[in-house]
Amino acid sequence: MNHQADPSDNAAPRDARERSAPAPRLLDAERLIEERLGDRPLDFDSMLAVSNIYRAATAVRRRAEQGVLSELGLSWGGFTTLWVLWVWGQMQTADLADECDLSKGTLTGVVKTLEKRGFVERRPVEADRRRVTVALTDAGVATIEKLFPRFNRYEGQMVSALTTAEKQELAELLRRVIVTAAKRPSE
Amino acid sequence: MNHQADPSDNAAPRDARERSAPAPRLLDAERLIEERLGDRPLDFDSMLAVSNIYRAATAVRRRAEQGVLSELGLSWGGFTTLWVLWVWGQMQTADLADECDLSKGTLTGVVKTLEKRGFVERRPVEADRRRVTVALTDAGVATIEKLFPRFNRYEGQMVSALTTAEKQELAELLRRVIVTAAKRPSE
DNA sequence: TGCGGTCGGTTCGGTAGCGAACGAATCGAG
DNA sequence: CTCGATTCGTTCGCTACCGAACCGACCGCA
Repeated sequence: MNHQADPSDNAAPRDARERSAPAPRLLDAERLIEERLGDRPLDFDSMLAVSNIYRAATAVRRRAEQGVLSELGLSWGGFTTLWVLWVWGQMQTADLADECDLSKGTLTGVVKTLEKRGFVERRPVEADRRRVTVALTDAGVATIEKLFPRFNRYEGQMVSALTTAEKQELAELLRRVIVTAAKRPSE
Repeated sequence: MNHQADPSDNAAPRDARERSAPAPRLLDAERLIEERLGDRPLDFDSMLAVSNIYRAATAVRRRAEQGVLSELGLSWGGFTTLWVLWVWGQMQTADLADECDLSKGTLTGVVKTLEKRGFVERRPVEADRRRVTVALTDAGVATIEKLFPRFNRYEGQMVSALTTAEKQELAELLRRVIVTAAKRPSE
């Protein structure tokens, strides 16, 4: 036998799904998962924490790209890149990729489109001709200086359901997750 | 004048960047941002919370795709889709997309590759020939039943730096962010 | 001075992801 | 019935993103 519900006995959970608020729904899910796995011990706390991290990130990113960023045609990655260059000054590709949390290959593409839009420029390094530094153009500086305060306001809206202490708590908890997840897979 | 550092006065922050741990680095960034924006009020708490959400999500996703999921050639979205189908039973495309937090168009592609791997199948709905339901195959059921406990263990590792209470706190704070961010842009 | 190893950036092949446009199927007002 | 409006899934064009392969440039050792 397998565990797939046929159309008829599928009706029950589907109705529950469509009606109820997030919290109850997840309790339903927990019950259903336990049914399917039987006795094996599961870690629902970790599951919820991880899946909410991912859900929150995509929600936050979507809102940014459809709101503040859309007018300038910037992606999340593009904005991050501008922001990093603005804060830290010109950087060479590898460091920039690292700082933006992107692979080198991806960064090449992002920089290419930012170049097309006139926000950044590539500068050859005379001392080492393998290297290239990326820097904001004047237009890029003007753009990020105009954009960042708006973006920051938007960030405020995204976490407006939290008190200041809660924002700090959230950031700290996530920081610990980041450290764990970014560690070498040395286990 | 613009704010770009030239290569020489760029040396100082760059060195700081390369040396120090995450927390101090961000304090440096705060100082630099304030320099660039002058008197305008900024919301660093929100900024840190939001950017950590995003960083944590990509870190967590990368680890999953390079670890547990890589052996089966599943992406995060592919795994999520299998999981949802397993828990809730067969669903039609739109509901599945909604549940997986993907656009309809994206889901079509994900289902297509899952179909190629033999994990799911499309079933026409006789009552309404526009519709299609997606369901796990037997191979798909076997796969997710094998995979999910491993995935859940991996989730546990990702948040192993947190106590149970902290995991719950994290999930709850994120839940509130999700609700805010997912709301209609009605403002 | 030359040559193998390494290093930095780009390219490439692939999937993921989005919104918009599309086309077939259904529904509904008359 | 019929024809316009709606709904459902797919397709399309685009960017993002990754890892691996690649290539020119640099470096160290002889």
